[in-house]
Amino acid sequence: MQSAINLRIQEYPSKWNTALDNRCSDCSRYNVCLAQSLKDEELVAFDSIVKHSIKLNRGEYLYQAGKVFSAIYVIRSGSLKTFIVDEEGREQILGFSIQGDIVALDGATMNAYPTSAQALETTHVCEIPFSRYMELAVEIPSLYQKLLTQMSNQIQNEEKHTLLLGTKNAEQRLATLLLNFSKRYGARGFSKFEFNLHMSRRDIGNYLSTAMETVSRLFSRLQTYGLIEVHGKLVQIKNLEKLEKFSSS
Amino acid sequence: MQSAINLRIQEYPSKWNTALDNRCSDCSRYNVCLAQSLKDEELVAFDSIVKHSIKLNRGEYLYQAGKVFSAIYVIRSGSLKTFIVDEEGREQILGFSIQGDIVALDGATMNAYPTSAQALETTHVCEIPFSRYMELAVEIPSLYQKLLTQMSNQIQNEEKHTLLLGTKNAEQRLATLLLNFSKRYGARGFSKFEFNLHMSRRDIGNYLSTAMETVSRLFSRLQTYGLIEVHGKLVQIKNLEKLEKFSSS
DNA sequence: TGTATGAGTTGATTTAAGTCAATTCAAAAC
DNA sequence: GTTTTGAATTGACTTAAATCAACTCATACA
Repeated sequence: MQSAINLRIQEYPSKWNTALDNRCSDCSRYNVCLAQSLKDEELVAFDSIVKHSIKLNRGEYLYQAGKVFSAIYVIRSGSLKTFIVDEEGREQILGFSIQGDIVALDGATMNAYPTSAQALETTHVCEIPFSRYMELAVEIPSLYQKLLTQMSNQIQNEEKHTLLLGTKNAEQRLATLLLNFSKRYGARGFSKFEFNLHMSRRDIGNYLSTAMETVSRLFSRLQTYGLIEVHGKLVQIKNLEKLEKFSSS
Repeated sequence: MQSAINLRIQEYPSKWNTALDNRCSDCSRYNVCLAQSLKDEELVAFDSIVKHSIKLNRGEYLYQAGKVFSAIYVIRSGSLKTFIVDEEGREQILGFSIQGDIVALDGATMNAYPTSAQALETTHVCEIPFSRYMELAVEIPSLYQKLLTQMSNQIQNEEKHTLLLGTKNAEQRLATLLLNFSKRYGARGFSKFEFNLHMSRRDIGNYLSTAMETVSRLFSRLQTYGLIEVHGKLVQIKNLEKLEKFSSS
């Protein structure tokens, strides 16, 4: 099994990143991607439109607000922040995306990207050209379904974030963010109890609508409560249950 | 033309509401609906799956969080608030929907409605059963396109709201809300300068993440600035340009 | 290897908006 | 037409979190 994968990588070398699988059928994130549960021949067709393993360094943009919309992206590894900028140039972070997340769905009105996405660390993504996806969807209607489901999920996530901002105080907001990452990393086979937050304290604050200083203070406070331990970007959750209770008032 | 419409209403009487057109082809909101720009025969098929003119009285629910998702809705007249409820039962209003708006798109993951919608006044809607819509979309792929566009727009609207909450103070948030209604009413052929806000001050506050009392104070303040005039639910915009400048700091 | 620069922390102070409370207003309900 | 009830307004006071400021810590780069 392992050798078969390696063989395939040999067969299809990539100028982008040879360290990662370069076919959907071999991809370890397959089960969370838009390629999920396609029949063999459908997967081949899907695979053929996807540009695998685009690599971004920290700070590089995946797409930028105002540029012509052309593709959506699946994150294979690493992380991104997505954000919108207002008339005065103020940035509002909308989300942090990790492995398995799909981004740029808000651009699917087919005009320009309304938001931007920037890598928080070295990040690998697959690019799915949107018009080709839609052409393929005419043949494989389940692709429409998957896309609708993804978009609906995206709406639900934004709604939950609005709920968070609207009903919880700064302490609970930070706790909820930590639990959210814990859950998402857990669901992807990583530890629920220990992970790195690659974004800055300023970014966390921006996302949670609190000042950077407040975020810093709250990390300390949650630590003194014995709920977490923080060492720079590394967060350890010491008491998941208590943190959960704490997060919901 | 007018008489033809009347004739059709005679031919197809509705137990829901005979005062409104009961066919998409006759509907005055046709240009903003999902039925928009369908070919004649497609429109007939679309029309046949739609339940026209469901009437809601003030306070009645169109759909409720937790109930099985079955349909999306187009608002023909009146207005709704959509909201989500947290673990503690606190309500967070996500949006106010008026004529031409499509609601319940966040339910399209095909499970349960994640949010609820409640009428703010006597409101008429068209119900589009989702599974039938998806069946029809296999025949008419442009229906998928329209739905994707609507969902993408919805995501963009939520993003703008997050931007609003994250970057603006209470004064600017209220001003932005008023401008948003002005714009939407204007786009629908109503006055940009005078309209009723059918929701309570508490609802406005909830939506803008400010206390009801603050909303009340801010209405007074905007009035003393000469930007608006308020008489209960009626709002008149006295200086649109200044209000716009004001709203973006 | 030292130094510079930005990220993060912690403390002191301010402030925007929340809460509490007292009235006023409006529209249902009788 | 009067009464009742909740919605809205306005004022007084409080507070959570912002801002301002000083300092420490990392890491990047010369």
